[in-house]
Order: sequence, then C-alpha cells, then structure tokens
Amino acid sequence: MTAHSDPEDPRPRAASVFDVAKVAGVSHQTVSRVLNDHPSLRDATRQKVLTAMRELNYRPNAAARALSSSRSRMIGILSTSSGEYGPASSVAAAETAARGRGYSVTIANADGLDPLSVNEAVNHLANLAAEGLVVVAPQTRVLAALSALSIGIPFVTLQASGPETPGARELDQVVGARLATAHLVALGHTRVGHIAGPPEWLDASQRLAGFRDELAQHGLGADLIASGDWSAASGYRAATALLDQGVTAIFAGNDQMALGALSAATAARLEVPGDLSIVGFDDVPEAAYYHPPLTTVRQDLAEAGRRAVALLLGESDAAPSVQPELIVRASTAPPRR
Amino acid sequence: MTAHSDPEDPRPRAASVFDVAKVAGVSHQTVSRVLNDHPSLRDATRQKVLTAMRELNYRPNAAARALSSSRSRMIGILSTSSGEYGPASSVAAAETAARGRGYSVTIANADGLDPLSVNEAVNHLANLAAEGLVVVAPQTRVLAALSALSIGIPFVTLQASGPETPGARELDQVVGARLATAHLVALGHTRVGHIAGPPEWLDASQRLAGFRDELAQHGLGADLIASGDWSAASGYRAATALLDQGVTAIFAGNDQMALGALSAATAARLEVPGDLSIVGFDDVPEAAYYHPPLTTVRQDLAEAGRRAVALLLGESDAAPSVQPELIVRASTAPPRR
DNA sequence: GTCGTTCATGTGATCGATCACATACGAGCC
DNA sequence: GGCTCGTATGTGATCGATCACATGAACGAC
Repeated sequence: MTAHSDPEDPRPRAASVFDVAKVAGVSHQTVSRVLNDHPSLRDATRQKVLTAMRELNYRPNAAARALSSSRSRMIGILSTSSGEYGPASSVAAAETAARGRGYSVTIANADGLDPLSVNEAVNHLANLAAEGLVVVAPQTRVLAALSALSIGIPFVTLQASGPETPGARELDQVVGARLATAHLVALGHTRVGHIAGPPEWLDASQRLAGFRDELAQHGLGADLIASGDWSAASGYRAATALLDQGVTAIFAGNDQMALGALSAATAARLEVPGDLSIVGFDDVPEAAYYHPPLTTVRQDLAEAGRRAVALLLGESDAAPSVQPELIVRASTAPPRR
Repeated sequence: MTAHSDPEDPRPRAASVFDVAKVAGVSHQTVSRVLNDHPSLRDATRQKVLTAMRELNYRPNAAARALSSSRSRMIGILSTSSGEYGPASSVAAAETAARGRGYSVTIANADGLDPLSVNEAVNHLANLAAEGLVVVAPQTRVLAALSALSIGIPFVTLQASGPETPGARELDQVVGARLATAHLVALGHTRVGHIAGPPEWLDASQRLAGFRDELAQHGLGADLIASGDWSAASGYRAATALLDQGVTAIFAGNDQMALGALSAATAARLEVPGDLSIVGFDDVPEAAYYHPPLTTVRQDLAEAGRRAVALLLGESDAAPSVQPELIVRASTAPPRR
C-alpha cells in the first residue's frame, strides 16, 4: 500500500490576464484595457472582467507590467542610515504620497561619508530602474556621487536644493535660521553663537548662512561658531566651547544639539534661559518637554516629503514652499545684564 | 529647406543580455550564467562576458529577472507612519541587511489603527510580490489584518512575536521590563507605577506583563498603571495621574513618555530622582542628555532589524536573541524616606 | 573502441503583461 | 450606395531575463 504522489494541485500559480480573459469570455487585451482603464470599453464588458478578476483573486504581476511597459512605477529614496526623526518622518510621508499616486517606494541607505556606500546605494536604485529619486539627507558627497554616476534618473532633494531643484525649498533653511537668529538678537543678545551641523550637509551650511546673514544685517559679527555632527553629544561639546568664548545665546543647528547645549549649560551651573538662551531647529515632538521647553524652528518635514514626490512626478503646480515657523518656548530670554 | 527628422538615435534603449552576448561572442544564456554565477563556466569566458558588460554599461533588468524567475527578490516593510526613532533605525538596519543579501526593500506605511489603511499597505506589498514582510510596529490589528488577508507571504515581526515567530524575541521585551522594574524595587521603592504604551501594541503589553511579573515576584501589587500613546505629551499626563496616586517611582514604556514624566515632575515641583525615580525604555540617543540623564533599558533596535531579515530569509542559524541592558543614569535613586 | 559522465555552451520556449496593428460594426455624409 | 470615421474588441509580436533541454568535447572505465 504505497501512497502515490498526488499529481500536484491543479493550478499552483496565480491567475494571469489570460485566465481572467477566459473566465470573462473576452480577450487578454480587453483585460489589459480594464487594468489600465482604457476609455473605449463598454461598461458591461468592464464589469464582466472585474467580476472575473474578483472571482480568481487576480493580482496584476508588477514585474510583467514593468517589463512590457518599461516603466517601473518605482521611486527610490536615498537616505542615511540613521534613525533620526527628521529623515524618518519625511520618508514616511513621501511613501504615502507616492503610493497614493500608484508608485512604490524602495529605500537605500548610504553612509554619506563613504563614497563607496553612496555609489552602491545609487546603483542599487538604478538597477531597480527607479523612475525618480528622493534624496532625503542631502550631503554634498551624495549629490556629487549622483552627478558623477550620471545615470539619467531625475532626483529631488529634500530640505536643500540640488541641481534640478530651483530655489524654493532652499530658502526654507535660510529663512528658518534667520528667524531663530533674529529672535535672539531682538531679545538683546550680542554675543550669539551657532552650533553648526557637519559642513558637508547642505542643510547645515544653509542654516549657517542664514545665521551669518542675519547677524550681519544687525552689524554683529558671526565668529562664534562651533561644529557638531547633529548628535546631542556633539552639541554638548560645542556648547562647552562656545561658553568659554562668553556667548549669552546659542542657535543650534538642530534640536538634538540644542539638547546637548542645554545639558552643557546645566553642567556649567548656568541657568537657561537666565544665563544662556538656546534655540534649536526642527521642533522634534519632544522639544516641548525638554528642560526648559525648547524654543525652536518648526519645519514641516512630512510636507517636505510629500512635496518632493509631487515635484518628482512632475506636478509642477507645486504650491509655494511652506515657510518655517519660530516656536517660542522657555529656553530664550533677554540676557541677564 | 526642411529639417528632416532624424531617424532617431541608434539605440536609445539599454543593453540586454543579447547585446552583451553579441559583443562577448557567446550566447545569451552564457551571459545569464555569468549573471547568476553558474559553476560550470570557463574563467576566460566569464571574463569576456564581464568585459562586454562593462563596455556596454550593462544593467540587468530587474523586472525581466523577476518575471522569468518568478522571484521578486524584494522584501516588504510594514511600518507605521511615524518618524519615531525606534522603528526608523530598525528599518534602516533591515534595509542594509537585505541589500547585502541581494534583496530590495519596499516600505508601506499603515496607520495601524485604521484597518483599511493596513489592508491597503499589505495589499500593496502583496501586489509587488514581496517574498517576505518585516512588520516593524507590531500592533495587534496589523497582525490580525495580515492573517485575515492570508496572502501566503511569510512575515516576521520586530520586537514582538507574531504567529510564525517562536518565542525568542518576545522575551526581550519582558526581560527588559523586568530589569527596569527590579532596579526600582532594589532601590527600595514599593509604590512603583507604570506608564504603558497603547494596549494594541504587542510591545506595550509585553512590557506591561514584565512589569507585573516582576512586582508580583516581590509581593508587590501592580495596580498603579496609566496608559499613554508613546508620546511625551501622553507621558506627562500619565505621570501626573500616577503622582496623584502617590508613586515614588515610575517605569515608562518608552523614553519619550519618560521624558514627559520628567517634565511632569518638574511641573509638580518634585525632584528627580529625590522625590521621584523614573526609568525609560529604548535608550534613544538623547536619553543621556535629558535632565537628569535618564536611566533606561537599552535595546539594540538595529540588530533587531538585521535579525528579522535573517530570520525571514531562512538563515535559521539565528543567534540567540540580544538581551536588553539596563543603563543606569541619574534619574533613579532610593526613595527619600 | 564504445559507453557513460561531467563540463561548457547553445537553442527555443516561457514568464505575464503591453504594444502595434488588424478587424468588425454602426453612424454620418455626399 | 460608397466613403470615411470612431468605437469596441481581437491577434500576434515584444519586453529581457530564466528555464528546460539539447549538443559537443574531453576523459576515464571496461
């Protein structure tokens, strides 16, 4: 009594347009027309096909579509490997926006500092035939690699402009920085320092530029500058250095570094905002709960993600860019004396 | 004098295996063998082909490969739309791990609370023929939707077990919670409260379970429980409620809520850790710079992401799970009296 | 010296869609 | 009637890879 092997299940593989066509009593091409909602189709026919699709639990094969139409309907996101709040929320918003338009989103993280890693990431996305790239963490090196590889993929950078992106968004960064700086100056600070992000980040250099511009406009020198790497730890170190130079106010390039500065002030037995005013950038959700609650510049990162996708997909009705907003909390005050 | 339209550029479309084959003087199949590094290939032949590929700047067409091999080499990540640190860093690590193994990663965000949104996200990934799913923010509803759709895609959940994932990882959460709770008990606290995450999150319920278990083991009641939504704001509210009930220590389900609790204590003119001890969970990079620096439980989220991918791709040499680690900083101390 | 094996390579069908083109039918017009 | 035109649908080639199978050469075993 030997159990003989079953002749295998009748149809292990998924339904194709042909299967649907057969069930609906039409040609495969008609099914394809339904899929791409072609205008000249009788409604009765369309319904028959749709019914058949449901019955067979039909799923169009994305690979086949991509192959024959030579359109991948895929957008690549080039990001850094960090889990930072800013990039992450932009990515999420970009994904939602893209999916809403029938696109898929693949991500590729690059180290950013490592040219090889950037190349690999870009190459990966190019191999997938991504129709466009959203560069989330725009470092000069990433953009350089992108140009150098010169794969003909259009790309849009977030939060800072790349070659293809005219003006608009880059203003945000400068304007935001000016907002923060102006606030400190208006409070009466004259010795205001800046903790800049890594110089190779476009955002960082633009914020720095905004800081300089604003001080210059008030006839103040902008020589109190320290650099960090976006982390709280680096903010702590940078703030310590700036305090030695006698600043009474600090504009930090992001909220994490501002938090580090807050911590450095405490360690130096200084009161914030009494002895030292601090402004951050980004308005991370936690900023309102820092001690003291942080004055910062709010950016709508999610909106930036959405807008990047819209721009990429050529919806050039691109509304004017969202302006950053200064959120005044408790970490800033007039200098004590 | 009419400019006649050019007969168009000679070969606008990219090189295929056939083009490479012609240049290398071999058959298209041999090219394919090089691509998939087939064992029986003379080295000279392989070199010829590789040279031809470089010369033509050949990129294998992913869609065509997927179609004919019926393998998408794609992993889907099902995530929530938040920009939180935890999920984001796991996603990044998972991506790197997947790419290292020749897989691509597409993401799909779901609202998590909205069943429709979850369905859409899962469906999207299924349509892409993802070979496996990594569920980054495991809420019961997401898992339910996943089972209900019963598309035959294997999936792995991060940080908490799903149907397919036996034991291992889920311990992490419980163990971590016990670690935190035990620390507070060892300091002499008897009225310790917990700020739990949303009940529909598996992580939240597991941490809560760990908290309860540990207290029970010491003969202490675990009735001082408030719920939050992971945000600092909710932590603030929950902590305020717990303080009314006279707790001397709080274990928060994540660092953001712990930060909110820190802020609530300050608002209530209580000193941390003198009047109130607080422990968080996750060890976000900023935790060391909170005021005071936060005692918390460190999880290696990136490692979790990597491991999820390994598990998914059937590398069952899955090393024993990484144990969470208690990081003692300055937010915990013995009760004042 | 023929046979079976293994290695190295080629030939044609195939995956599941779209595309280019053909066809059938009815309406409108001279 | 004969023409053109627009709508609705079908036929076969095609995208770029892999797969199944065939073939030719080299080599040892009997």
